[in-house]
Amino acid sequence: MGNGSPLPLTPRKSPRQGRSIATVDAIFEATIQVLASDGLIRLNTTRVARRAGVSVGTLYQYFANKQALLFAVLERHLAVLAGAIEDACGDNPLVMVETVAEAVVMAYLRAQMAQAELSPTLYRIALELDARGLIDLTVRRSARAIEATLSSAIDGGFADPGLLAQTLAAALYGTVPAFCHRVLSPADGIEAQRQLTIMFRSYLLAHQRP
Amino acid sequence: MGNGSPLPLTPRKSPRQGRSIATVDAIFEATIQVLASDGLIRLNTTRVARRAGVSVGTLYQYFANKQALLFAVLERHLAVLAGAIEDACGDNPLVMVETVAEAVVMAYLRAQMAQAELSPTLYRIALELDARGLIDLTVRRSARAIEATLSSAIDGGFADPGLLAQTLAAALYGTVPAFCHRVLSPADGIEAQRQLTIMFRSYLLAHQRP
Amino acid sequence: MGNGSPLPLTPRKSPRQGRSIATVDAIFEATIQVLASDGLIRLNTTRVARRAGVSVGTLYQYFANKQALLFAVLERHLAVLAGAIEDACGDNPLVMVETVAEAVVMAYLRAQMAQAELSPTLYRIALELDARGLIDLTVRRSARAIEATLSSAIDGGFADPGLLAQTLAAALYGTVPAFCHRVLSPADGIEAQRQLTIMFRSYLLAHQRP
Amino acid sequence: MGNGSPLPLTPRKSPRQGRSIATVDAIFEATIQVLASDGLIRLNTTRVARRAGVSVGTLYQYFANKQALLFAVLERHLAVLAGAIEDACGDNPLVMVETVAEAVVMAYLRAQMAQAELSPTLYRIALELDARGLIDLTVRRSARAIEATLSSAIDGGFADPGLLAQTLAAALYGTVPAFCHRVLSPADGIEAQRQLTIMFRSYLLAHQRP
DNA sequence: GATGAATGAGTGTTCATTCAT
DNA sequence: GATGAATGAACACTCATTCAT
Repeated sequence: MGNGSPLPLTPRKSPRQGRSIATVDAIFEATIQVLASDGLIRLNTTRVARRAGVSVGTLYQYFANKQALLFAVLERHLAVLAGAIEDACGDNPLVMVETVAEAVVMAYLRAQMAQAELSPTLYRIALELDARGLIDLTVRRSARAIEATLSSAIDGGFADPGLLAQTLAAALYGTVPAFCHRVLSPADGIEAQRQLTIMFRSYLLAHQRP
Repeated sequence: MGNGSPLPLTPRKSPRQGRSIATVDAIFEATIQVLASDGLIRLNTTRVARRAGVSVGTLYQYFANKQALLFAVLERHLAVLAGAIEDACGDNPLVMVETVAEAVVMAYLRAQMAQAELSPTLYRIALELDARGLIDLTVRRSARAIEATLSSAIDGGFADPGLLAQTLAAALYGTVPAFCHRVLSPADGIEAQRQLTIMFRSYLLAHQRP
Repeated sequence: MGNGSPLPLTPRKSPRQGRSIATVDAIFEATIQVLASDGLIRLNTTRVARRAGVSVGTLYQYFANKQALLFAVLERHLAVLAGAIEDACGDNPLVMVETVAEAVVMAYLRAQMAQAELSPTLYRIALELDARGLIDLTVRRSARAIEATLSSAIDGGFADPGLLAQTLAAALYGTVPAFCHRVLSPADGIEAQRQLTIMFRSYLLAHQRP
Repeated sequence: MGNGSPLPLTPRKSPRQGRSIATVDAIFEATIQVLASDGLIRLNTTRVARRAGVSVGTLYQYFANKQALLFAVLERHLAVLAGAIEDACGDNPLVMVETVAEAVVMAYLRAQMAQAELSPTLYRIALELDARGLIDLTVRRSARAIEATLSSAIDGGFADPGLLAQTLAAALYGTVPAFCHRVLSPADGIEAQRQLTIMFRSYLLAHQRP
């Protein structure tokens, strides 16, 4: 791989033309498929290109290197998660604090489960690429959404909603994947969701009381 | 790397003689140093051996694989964490539930911080090696210790202390590393510890009330 | 080497384009040269590639393994031998039994001598790769050709031409290389050929008489 | 391996003392066992030493090289073969030419079959070590024995018994192993023996007639 | 004499990346 | 723009051999 040097994080060309967009999408899709079926270790640019039905050369026309490709995939995944949380928060303005926790946990879990196969691999990519910056950005983005909801909660009155939101977001992005690894049966998944909801709700209430 | 096949998880020979023990220790230490200074990607057996002041051959005399070596390092790290939690729990029998959360979080965080540099890398190793089994074992081991403490708590009376312990352990092993990534200043670390403690304590109390 | 697993016996891609064909040929030629000049033990993929004027990577683009490469060379050699025998048999339908032996021996010997330098090494490859199957196939192929000629011989009348053909083919592929080792001067070669011819002819006549 | 340099062909010390002899024998036996069970490729000095119940160091006390060890094993095997032929020839002075062929073929085949498992491997060793000299010596030794018998045959009268003996010996050492590879059922073995005997006998008679 | 820990050169193989066509 | 053949640095791992104990 050879990381360490400055990363070009975005596709080389903004693909405006239809053919380009289709190609880029095919490459994205192929990457995810290879990741799911062969694993990160066996993912290599040739394989991705073949699965995408293009040549390696073409792949390199759109992504400066393997890193950039993986980074882009991670970016997409995190955007989906953050979007899910924002949707959950946006849908419920003026809610009771009681329900915030549940809504957020559910939204995140649902989004994760949708790509359950991929999620651990993506976390590995995040570490491999040292993509803390990207993750931090996403966590902060989610934290902002949560903070807004907390602030507008009917029975809010938190001293420092920002801190709470940060804590929750970090716990979410950190804990849930850990739970995902472990979850096998749907029953376990439901129980996990219940416990996480309880934990988050009681955390919020603890801060609310004073 | 070449994964997929059964892993020999233990050193090839039980190093009884003094020279052997010293060699194995040197290799362990070198692995951690290389991990910290060069990162997992740039870690290769030659480099580890050189840093340990031995030859590659010697390294392979004690570890069947690169995988086995990394696995062993991970094993050690997790053992330290689990030990820290057990100590914290064992030290405080008959405590108030209030203090359990704090003790556990503090113990874990302190142990993690001691190898802060290493921790993210070790989690990556865990994924790379698909060492879920090992992690699960460790989480369960910690859960058992926590459960014991919860059960013997003066003001306990939990319906299902096992479930609580499991949740806490999973959240601990999942969340704290996520926090570690983010923590830079000691001040942040202290704040993180405070919030986690609050979260865990309120989670326990929530279950206790009914 | 690392044998034991299923062998991919054919080049990875069917080299249709001119450049590819040239490359594959160069690799073949280089393998033979290295085999002749350095011996099997010192043959390694790097050396072959260098001698072929290509990079190792290119070599591995056309041959999955070192094994596959050697196997292909052996395949070629055996095909030449079998072809020589078939030609000799096909050229002489309706011959006297007397001349069959001579024709076959001469054809085989000439083909062997053409690659005299290589022949012992190739037999070693055969053992190294456990290519008995391939050799058996070749021997059988030659036996079929000999049998056909024996059956169509004017003064034939053999009870079991198949058995005779098998014996001759086996003796040929087994004995001649043994002779080749020993042969140094052309004079010796001629004498060897004479004696082998006599042996084969008298063997055939012995079966014919009854 | 690194061949090409002058070979020390004999054990370093002439093992006179009982313990030494036992050790050398154990190493010999171990070598053959490893050869049979693991194959030449996986034979390495450590494994041999372990199987022999001694340390590598000890092995190297008696054999200068891996080569020397293998060479010694080959030497033993060939000595057994040559001995068998000499016995067969010596047992039958003043025989009919008719029976010489049969006796020789039978003797050789019997000796080969006794170590059938090993024989192909040994031929590979011969090539690996470039032990033509040793084989030539053995073939000549057998040729001498055969020549003596031919000369003393009642109905002999060969023009050049030496040439005949050479041819037979070469055919024997060359062909029989080739047959051995192919032979599976005892029935096949018997048929092979019959055909070889016929071939050799008719060859001798062909030379006798004029 | 015996031991076995240590050595390190050597080899097969992979794969990100380039560039002539 | 697209192709895919070619590159070659990099790495995991083996094993004959030595030598301090």
